[in-house]
Amino acid sequence: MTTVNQHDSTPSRDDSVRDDDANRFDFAAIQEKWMARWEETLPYATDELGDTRPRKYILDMFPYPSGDLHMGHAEAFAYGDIVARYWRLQGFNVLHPIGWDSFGLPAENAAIKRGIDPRGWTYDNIAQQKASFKRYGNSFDWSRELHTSDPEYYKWNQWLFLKLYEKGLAYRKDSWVNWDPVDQTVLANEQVLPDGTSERSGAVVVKKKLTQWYFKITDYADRLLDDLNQLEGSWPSKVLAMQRNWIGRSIGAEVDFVIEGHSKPVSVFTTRPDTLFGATFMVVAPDSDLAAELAAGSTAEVQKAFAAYLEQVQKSTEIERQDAGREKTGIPLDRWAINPVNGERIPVWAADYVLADYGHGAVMGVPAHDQRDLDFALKFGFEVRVVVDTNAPVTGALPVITPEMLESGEVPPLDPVTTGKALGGDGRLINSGPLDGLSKSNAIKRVIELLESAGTGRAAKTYRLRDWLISRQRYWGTPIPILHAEDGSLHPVPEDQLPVELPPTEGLDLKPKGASPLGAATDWVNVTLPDGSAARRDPDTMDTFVDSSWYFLRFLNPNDPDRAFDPADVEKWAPIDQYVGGVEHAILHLLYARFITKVLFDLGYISFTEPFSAVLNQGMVLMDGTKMSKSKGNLVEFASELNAHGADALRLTMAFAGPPEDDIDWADVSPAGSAKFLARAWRISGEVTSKPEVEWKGGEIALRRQTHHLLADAPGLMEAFKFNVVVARLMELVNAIRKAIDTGPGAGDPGVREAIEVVTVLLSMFAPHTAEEMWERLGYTGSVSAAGMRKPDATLLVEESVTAIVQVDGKVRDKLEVSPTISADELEKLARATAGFVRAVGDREIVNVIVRAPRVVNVATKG
RNA sequence: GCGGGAGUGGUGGAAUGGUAGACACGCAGGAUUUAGGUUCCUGUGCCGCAAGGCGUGUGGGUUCGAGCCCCACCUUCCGCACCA
Repeated sequence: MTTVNQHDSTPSRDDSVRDDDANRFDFAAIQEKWMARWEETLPYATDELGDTRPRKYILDMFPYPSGDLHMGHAEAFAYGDIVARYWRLQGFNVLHPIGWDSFGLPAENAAIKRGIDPRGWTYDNIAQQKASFKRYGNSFDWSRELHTSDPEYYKWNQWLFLKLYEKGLAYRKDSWVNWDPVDQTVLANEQVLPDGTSERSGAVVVKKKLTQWYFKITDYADRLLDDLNQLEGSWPSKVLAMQRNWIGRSIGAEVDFVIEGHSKPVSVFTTRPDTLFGATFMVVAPDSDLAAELAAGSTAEVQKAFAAYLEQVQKSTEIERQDAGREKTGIPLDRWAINPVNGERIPVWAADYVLADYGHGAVMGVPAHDQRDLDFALKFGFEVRVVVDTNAPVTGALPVITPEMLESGEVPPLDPVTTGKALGGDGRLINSGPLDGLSKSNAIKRVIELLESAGTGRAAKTYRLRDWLISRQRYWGTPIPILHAEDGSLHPVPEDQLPVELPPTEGLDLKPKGASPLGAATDWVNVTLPDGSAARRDPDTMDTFVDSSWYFLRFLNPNDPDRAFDPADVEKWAPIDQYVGGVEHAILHLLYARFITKVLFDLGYISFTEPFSAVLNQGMVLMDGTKMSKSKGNLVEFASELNAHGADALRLTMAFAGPPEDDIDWADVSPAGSAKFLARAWRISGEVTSKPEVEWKGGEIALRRQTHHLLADAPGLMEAFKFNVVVARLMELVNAIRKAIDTGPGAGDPGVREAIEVVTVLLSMFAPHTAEEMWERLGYTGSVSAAGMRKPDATLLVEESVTAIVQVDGKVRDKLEVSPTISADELEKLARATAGFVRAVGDREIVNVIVRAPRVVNVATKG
C-alpha cells in the first residue's frame, strides 16, 4: 500500500481520487515510517561539540517501570515533549533525557509473588515502556538513558551517602518509626497518608522503636522554606503552599520549667510566650521519654495508671487520634512544675493531645488562650485565667466597656469557661505583672527579654519537618555503604571500593519478615576490616527517593565511571529549566531533591541552590469523572488508544483538551476529532502546487495576515502553556487554508504554501510524525524539527481595518469597520451616525462620551 | 479549623478592563454516496414568530464600560490538621 507520496501532483476534490490510497491519511504507516527514520538519524541526541546555541534542560519526572505506560504518562510526557520541541524550534540546544526510577518495592513484591528475580521483572517493564515511548514519538536523547538499579548508577547514591555521612548529615538514631506491617519495612513520614495508612501497601501504619539511618534535612529547614520565595511564579502556587506547610516553621519561645524532684528543667515550646502568666497546668506527651521519666519518679499508683494510659494510647490508631472532635483524655502524673515568671506551682499531666515528636513533647497549658488547652481544662477542672484582654484595641486609648455592651453582644465577653471558646486574638495583657498593658506582640518581645535575662527561656523556632528516614528493610534498593564492627563502631566503605553491589537473589528469601533479606546473604554480609577483625555490612537499603533526589545531574554524564557528574557540564545545563510531572510529588520528591541540591552546593560541587527553575504539574486523566482503575471497569489502556488513533492524535488530544494543569476526562475529549484535524492538514500538504522556492509576497493577503498573526502569538502562548489555544489557532488557520484552496485563490497561491508550512512547523510540536510527513510532501528533505520557528513579518501584523464597537450605556448597539489610525473625533462622528446609535439613544440626553480609538465608542445617556 | 485552586452553552474549553462563548466535541440540516462511513458546506447560549430581551455561582462596589479589579457570601475540588 502506497500511503505516502512525495508529491501528490493531482490535488483534486473529486471523490474517486479522494478515496484513493494516496489521499487517505494512514496514521499508522506514517508513524512507522518516521519512527524508523528517527531510529537511524537520532535527531534528538544532544551533541555538545561546537554547539554554540543557548541551552535548555527540559525534564519529565522519570517513570517507575511497573508495567506498561498508562494514560497518565501519555499526558505528562506529551507536555514535556511539546515544551522540548518548542525550545528546539526556537533555536535552543535542548537536553531532554529519559531514565528509569527502577528500584523499589513493587518490583520486589512482584518478584516474591511470582518467585522470580526483581531484576527480570523490572528490566522487562523498562523494555516495554521504552518501546511505548518510541511509538509515542517522544524526542528523548536515548543515548543518556539511565537506570537507578544499575550498579553504575547506585554507586553514586552510595558516594552521596558517604558525603552526607562525612558532613554529619547522615546519622543513626533510635526512635519511634512508622512501620508498615504488610510490607514489613519502615516508612518516611512523607509516605504515611493522612489517614494513617501506608502510601505503598494501604496497611495501617504502626509505631515501632528502631535504630535507623536519617538524613538531617531539618538542618536545611530554614533554607528550604525561605528559598521557596525565589520560585514564586514559576512553580505552581499549590506546590509552594504545600511545601511551606510541610516544613511548618513556628516562631516563638522555649520556656524552662523546673519540675520539683526532677534534676533537669523541662523546656516547652510556645508561640504565645506572652500568655505565660495564664499557664495553669503542664502537659507532656505520654509516649515521650520525658513522660516515662516523670512517671517513674512518681508514686506506684501513678506508675500503674500511666502504664495503662500509655498502652491505651498506643493501641489507638492514627485514624482515631486524628478525629478532631475527640474528647480529650489524660492522667495526672502527680508531679509539679514551677512557672519561671511567677513561681506558681502547676500540675503536670500526660495527655495524648500533645505529640512526642513536635517541639519538646511538652506544652504549657494556657486554657484561656488556646482551644485545645481550654477543652482539656474544662474536662479536668483547671483554672482558666484570662491574661489578654482581647476586647482592648492594640492602638489608641483603652475603651470604656459598659455592661450593656456586653449584654447586647456588641463586645464579646472575656469568659472562655462560659463560651467554651478560647480567646486567640490580639489585645492587651492583664493579670501578667510586668507585661500588663502591652499588646500581644510587644508582650512577646518583653517576656522573651525577661526569660533570657533570667536564663529560663529564649526565643526559638520549631518545625513540623522531621529528619528524613532513609533505611528500608528490603532487598531491591541501594545498599547502605557502612560496615558494622563487632564493637558496634561504624566504618564507611572506602570510596574506591564502591559500588557495594547487591548480591544475587539466589538463596535469599525476599519475603518481608521485619529485617532486611540482605542480612541472610552470608557471603555478602560478612566482611573483614583492614585490621583483620570481623564486621557485617549494613543490611538495609536506601529509600528510593534518594535515587531520584539527584538523577537530573546524572543525565549530564550518565556513563562517567569516575564521578557522579561533571561540574563543568552541570554549569552548562543545570538547573533544569522546566520540570514536568505530577502533583503527587509536590512534597516528597521535590523537597528531597531541593535538599540534596543544597547539600551539593554546600559541598562545593554545584553553583546553584534550587534544582528546578520551573515546574509544571499536569492534571490527571480520568474516565467518567473518576480515576481509572481496572476494578472500576473504566480503565483506558494507553496501548489500545495508541493503536486506535495513533501517537499524534493522542498527543494532540492531550494538548487540546484544556490547560495542562486541569484534569482530562477521557469521556469528554475526542481523539477521533484530533485525527480528523491531522488528516485535514495532511491533505492540504499534498494539494499545494507551488514549489518551496516560491516567493511568499504574492500570496493572498488575508491568509498571510492570519499566518503571521499566529507566528506572532505562538511563542507567548506556548510559554504560558496554552497549548490548547495554539492548537485552536492551528485549526483556524487550516480552516482558512481549506477555504482559500476551495473558494479562494486556489492551491497554487503562495500564501497557501506559506500558511501550510507554518502549520507544519508548529504542528511538529504536537504531532511530530504527521508534521514530518507533511514537510516531506511539501518538498523538503530535512526534518521539520530543524526548520526553526519563523519570524512574523511586522508589516503583515498591522490591520487594514478594525471593527469598532458602538456602545450606548455600555451595551453594543452597532459596529463599524474603520482604519486602525482613525482619530477619536472622526470615530465619534461615524459612531453618532450609525443606525444602532440613533435608535438606542432616541431623544435622550447624552451626558458623556468615551472614545477609545479605534476600538470603542461608548455614550452615556440620561432620561 | 488553616492553606491553595475552581465556578462561563448540552460537553471540553476561549476571552491585555472594551463585540462573552474562539476552537473542538455533540447535535440538526444539506451536498456527495446504492447504503453506511469518509469528505465538504450551513446552523447551533437561553427566551421569543419577530422586534427585542436575558445571559459568565449569589449579593454589593469601583468604572463610561466588569467573566476579568475590590468586598462579602455560596458551592465545589485539592492539600494539611490536637503542630502548642
